[in-house]
Amino acid sequence: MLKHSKQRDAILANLRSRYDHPNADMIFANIREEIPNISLGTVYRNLALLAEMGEILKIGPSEDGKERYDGHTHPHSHFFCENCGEIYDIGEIFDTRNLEEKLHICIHEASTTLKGICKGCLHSQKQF
Amino acid sequence: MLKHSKQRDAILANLRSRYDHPNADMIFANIREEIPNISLGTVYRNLALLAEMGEILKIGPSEDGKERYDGHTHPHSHFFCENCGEIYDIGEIFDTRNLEEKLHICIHEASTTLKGICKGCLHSQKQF
DNA sequence: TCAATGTTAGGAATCATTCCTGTTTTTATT
DNA sequence: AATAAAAACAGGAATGATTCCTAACATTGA
Repeated sequence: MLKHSKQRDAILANLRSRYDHPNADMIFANIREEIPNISLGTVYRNLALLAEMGEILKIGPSEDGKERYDGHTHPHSHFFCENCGEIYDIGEIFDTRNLEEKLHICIHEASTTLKGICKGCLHSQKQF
Repeated sequence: MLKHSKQRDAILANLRSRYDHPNADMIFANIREEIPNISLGTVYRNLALLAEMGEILKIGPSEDGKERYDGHTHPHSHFFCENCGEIYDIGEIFDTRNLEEKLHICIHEASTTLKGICKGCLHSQKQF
């Protein structure tokens, strides 16, 4: 069981309260407003610990090469729009249970990353 | 259209001929046996170009933090065994076309990474 | 064959992330 | 609330995969 600390609690609360998919820097910048002397290393360490505990998700690096995090751990996939850069949540798109039985494997973690053009961008005048 | 070079051709041929999921270093080490003076930078540059052209796939970093590549581009997903470290190919596990229509998006790239314990490891005596 | 353009080797630079060290905070126990 | 042990912290240095740079070399099309 993880101990509590002001810093760790703030990081988790921040991720839980938002619905985007920030990277370590973005979280660092936000937490700094409440805890001005928090260090970037602390943010990284706690993101790693929280992900390991299953409290949050690492959703893999975006185009910019930086790891992204998600405070909402129910099973879902992510869609990265290559035009506007937005990351969207989409529901479960396959049946994990079914797959485990069919392949005789045990799945601990499943992450699907889709890349393409989102609805909004498709409806703009631009061609893709 | 990409020009040909001994180095680029060797990298593509190497990836096409193998069925594992090597990282840049592993490819570098192999190609070096044929072309001893190839440089690591050349390997990286060509992997990036080949992936951009759709000739090969980047399948996302493994546990060791290194990007992996796949010379076989038909749509399929990957399963990483957390015990033995093996990466397995598994077929398509969801219907991309269906998803595009349902969500009104255009999908250029889809990659699913599953992590867990493979069949072989599950059948060993160890508990997971 | 030649010029234009693309590609290479080698090494330096980048930069997200991890590691290290001495200090501070939290927690569990009186 | 005092205390000791364990965990967490700040700050900065180190790491290391990947990218960038430049001068030399190779490929292509005419």
